[in-house]
Amino acid sequence: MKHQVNSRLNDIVSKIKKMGYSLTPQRLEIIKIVSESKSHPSAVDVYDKLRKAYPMISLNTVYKNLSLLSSIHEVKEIRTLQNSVHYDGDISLHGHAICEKCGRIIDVKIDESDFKGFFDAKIKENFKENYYINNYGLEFYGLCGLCYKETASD
Amino acid sequence: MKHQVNSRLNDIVSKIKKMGYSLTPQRLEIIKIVSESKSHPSAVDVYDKLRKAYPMISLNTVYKNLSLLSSIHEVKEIRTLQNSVHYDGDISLHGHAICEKCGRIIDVKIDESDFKGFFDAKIKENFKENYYINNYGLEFYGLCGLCYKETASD
DNA sequence: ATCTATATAATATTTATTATTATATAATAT
DNA sequence: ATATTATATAATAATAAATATTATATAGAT
Repeated sequence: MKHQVNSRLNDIVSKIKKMGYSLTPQRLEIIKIVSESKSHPSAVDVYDKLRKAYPMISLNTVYKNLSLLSSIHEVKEIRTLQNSVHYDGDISLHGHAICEKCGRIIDVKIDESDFKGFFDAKIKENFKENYYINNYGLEFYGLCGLCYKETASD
Repeated sequence: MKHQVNSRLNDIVSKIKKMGYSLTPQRLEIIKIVSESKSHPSAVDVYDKLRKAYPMISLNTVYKNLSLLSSIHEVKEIRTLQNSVHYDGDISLHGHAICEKCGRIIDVKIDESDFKGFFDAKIKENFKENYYINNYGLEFYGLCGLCYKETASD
């Protein structure tokens, strides 16, 4: 498990270097935080964690780096309600369940056969001309367990 | 075709009335605009169209009404890049292809069998406990035909 | 060691959205 | 019909996320 996380970190780091970006301590720390996090943090969440190691870090730096990681497709942006962006360091095939009340984001399992059977079919079906797909999103909006209970007992 | 659009409009209008909301001229015009539009307009886009008929309309009124329509699930919110919300008056089963460069949103066809075969399976598989799903989202991010060409010729 | 490019920090600005307040309209009761 | 109450809209102000700008610092190349 730990080994998985580390190889993921190494993947990103080597890609950063290969593409000619420099690996500053701040950048490395940001990469660590998002790649190891399971909680789909916002830029401010990342910023708050960073401040422990780098109290002088600028929020702008966080945004810049998260955008960079997003542009090289090593983190995925998730847009929930209340227009704020969350970042997912797990770029493997999966969807998200987003609670419309509390904003909680839960991973939804999708396996390779799903991709072959559904996503791939949709892409082939809908994009015959030169349309280049490099990412997908699958969301289920609703009420999470806790919020569902609350609503039910109103 | 025209008949389809009108029945859609009537559906929304009667739902508005049934739920006890009043049908003001401004509200009716907003409903018309979003239900007849195929271009996934933003709040400001709707506002600009509205001003032809209602020059004194307030942007806040547009936001309030679009939120209302969204809350009763008669329009769907689409979150693209560059953090702005777009509104889709077509609530039938379909996904979106979103161009990461120009922001263009194109409908992606999904049919009932897809829903039964994929969405339903994912819901059953992932949400065994009391998690209430009332909406879904399916997006393909990439480059549209035009932007793809531009990028290719760089 | 100097020069150049890139990254970060501090600050200011923009933009979308929401909140507040006042006015106007609509619905209901008198 | 008029008064009363609730809801909708308009005008304005405020918030908050993200971006732009500028200055400083760091890293890599010459």
